[in-house]
Amino acid sequence: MRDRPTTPLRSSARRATLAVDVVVLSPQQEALAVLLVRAPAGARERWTLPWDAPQSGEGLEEAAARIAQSVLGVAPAFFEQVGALADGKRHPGDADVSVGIVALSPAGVGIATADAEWFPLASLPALAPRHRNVVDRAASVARQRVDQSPLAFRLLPPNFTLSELQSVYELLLGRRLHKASFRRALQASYLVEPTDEWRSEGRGRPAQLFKYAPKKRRGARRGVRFDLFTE
Amino acid sequence: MRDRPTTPLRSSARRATLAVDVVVLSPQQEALAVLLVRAPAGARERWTLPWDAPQSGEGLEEAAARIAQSVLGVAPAFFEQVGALADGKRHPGDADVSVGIVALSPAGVGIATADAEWFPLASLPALAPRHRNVVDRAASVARQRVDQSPLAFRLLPPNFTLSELQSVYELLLGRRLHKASFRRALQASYLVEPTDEWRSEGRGRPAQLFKYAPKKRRGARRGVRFDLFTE
DNA sequence: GACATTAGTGGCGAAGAGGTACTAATTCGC
DNA sequence: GCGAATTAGTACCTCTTCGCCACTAATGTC
Repeated sequence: MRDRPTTPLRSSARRATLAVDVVVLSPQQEALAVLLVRAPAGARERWTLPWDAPQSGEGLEEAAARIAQSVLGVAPAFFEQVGALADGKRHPGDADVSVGIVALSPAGVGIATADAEWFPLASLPALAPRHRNVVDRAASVARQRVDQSPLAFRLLPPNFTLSELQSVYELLLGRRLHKASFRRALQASYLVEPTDEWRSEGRGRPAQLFKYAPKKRRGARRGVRFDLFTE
Repeated sequence: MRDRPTTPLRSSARRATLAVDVVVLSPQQEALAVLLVRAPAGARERWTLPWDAPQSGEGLEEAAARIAQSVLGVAPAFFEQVGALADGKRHPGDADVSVGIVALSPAGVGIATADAEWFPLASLPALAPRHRNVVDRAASVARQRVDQSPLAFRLLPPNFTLSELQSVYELLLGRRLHKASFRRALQASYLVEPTDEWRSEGRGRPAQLFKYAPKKRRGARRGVRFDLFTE
C-alpha cells in the first residue's frame, strides 16, 4: 500500500439519525429468547427490536434501560454494547446509525406490554435487515463474553441452583458441559456462595441455592491461550 | 422493582452529531503507543485523537480506515470497535456521540503528517475528556481481546520472530511470559508457520522468521473458564 | 578462544482437564 | 411401606497442560 494524498480531517461533526436498538435476552422454555415488539401497521416486518432515539443528555446504556423498561416493565440489571452499526441496511426508523445493546433479564420476569413477545433465538420472525444484523452480533457477543463477565449470573434470579447455572452456560455456549468439571472450576473461582436455602423442584434430591458473590481473587494470571481464537 | 407507566417508544430518530475517534496503536520503542495529531490553534488541548465525521454512505470501520490513512499514510489492516460513547463529556468537535475504533499498525510504519506523533500509552499528554475515555477503553479492549483475535499479529510485520511475537504479547498484557510455555502453546495452536528466512539481530543466535497462517483447528472446545472474569 | 547474548528444546513436578462411577435425598407408583 | 426413578453432589483415576529449570545452539565481542 502506498501513500495517497490526504483529505483534511475535522470537516465538521455531521448530523446523523441515531437509534439505540436493544436486544433483551432471557432464558425462556429451555432456550435463549429475544424480546420483540409488534411493529406498527404498515411496516414491512411485523416485529422489531425495541428501539428509540436517545434523549438529549441521556447516555446510551441509560437509553437502553429506559427502552427495555418500557417494554418489559422492569429494567434489566446488565447491559453491554454490541457496537455501532452504519451498514446502510434498512432500519425500522430509517436511522443512519444503530447502537446495539444487549440487555440480560432473568427468566420469569413478566412482560408489561401486550405488544411484546419472547422469540427463541433459533426461530425468529422476519426482521428489518439492520435489526437482524444487530441480533446476530448480540448473540455472538454474548457467547464470546460469557467467560469474561458475569453474563450467566444476570440471566438468573439472585438465588439459583448450580444446575440452573450450568444450564444457562449450556444455553449460551450451545453445548453440553460436564457436571463435575463445571463445579470444580466454579469452586476454584470463588464466584458463588452457598445460601441456607434449598429448593425442591418436583422429583429428585433438593438442590442448594447459591448466590453470585465474587471474592477478590488472587490475580493468578496464567499463560496465553491461543486456543480461544474465533477467527 | 415494580412496573411503571411506560413512555411510548419510536418517538422519531433524533439527529445527533457523530464522530469516529480512532485509536491507532503500535509498538514503538518497547512500549505500546497511540497516534495523536496536533490540535488546531486555540483548542483547549494541544493534541487529539484522529477523528472525523463519517461521510454519508460510509461504514464506520471504513471511516476509521480513511481517517487513519490520512494521518499515518497507510491504512492499518485491522480495526475493532471500542463502542459508542455519549457520556456528555467534552469532545474536540463537540460531537454528541463518539464511536471509538482501535486500529493496529505494525512498528516501523512511517507517519505521513508532520502534525502527528506517537505517544506511549503510559505518558499521554492532556486530551479532551471524551478522548481520554476512548483511549482508556481502547487499551482495555485490546487487553481483553488479545487471546481471542489475532491482535498481536497485526502489530507485527508479516514475518516476525517468535521473540518479537512474545514481546508484543507482553506489551499488550503488561506482564512477562515464560518463553517455553509461550512457544509450546503457540505450537499447539497451529497459528504460525515457519518461513525459510532467518534474522540476525546484532548479538546472539539468529532467529527463524515465522508468519501468521492460521490452520483450521479441531474445535476441541474445553470447559468453562471462570478465572477470566475482569470484573 | 573465553565470554556474553539471544534462540530454541527437553524434561519434571504440580495443577487442571474430562470421564466414570459412586453416594445422597427426594418424588412417584404400587 | 417400599422399590424405582430422578436429580444433586462427590470421589477417584487418567491424561493433558502449565510453569519452571536446565540445558544445547549459534552468533557477536573482546
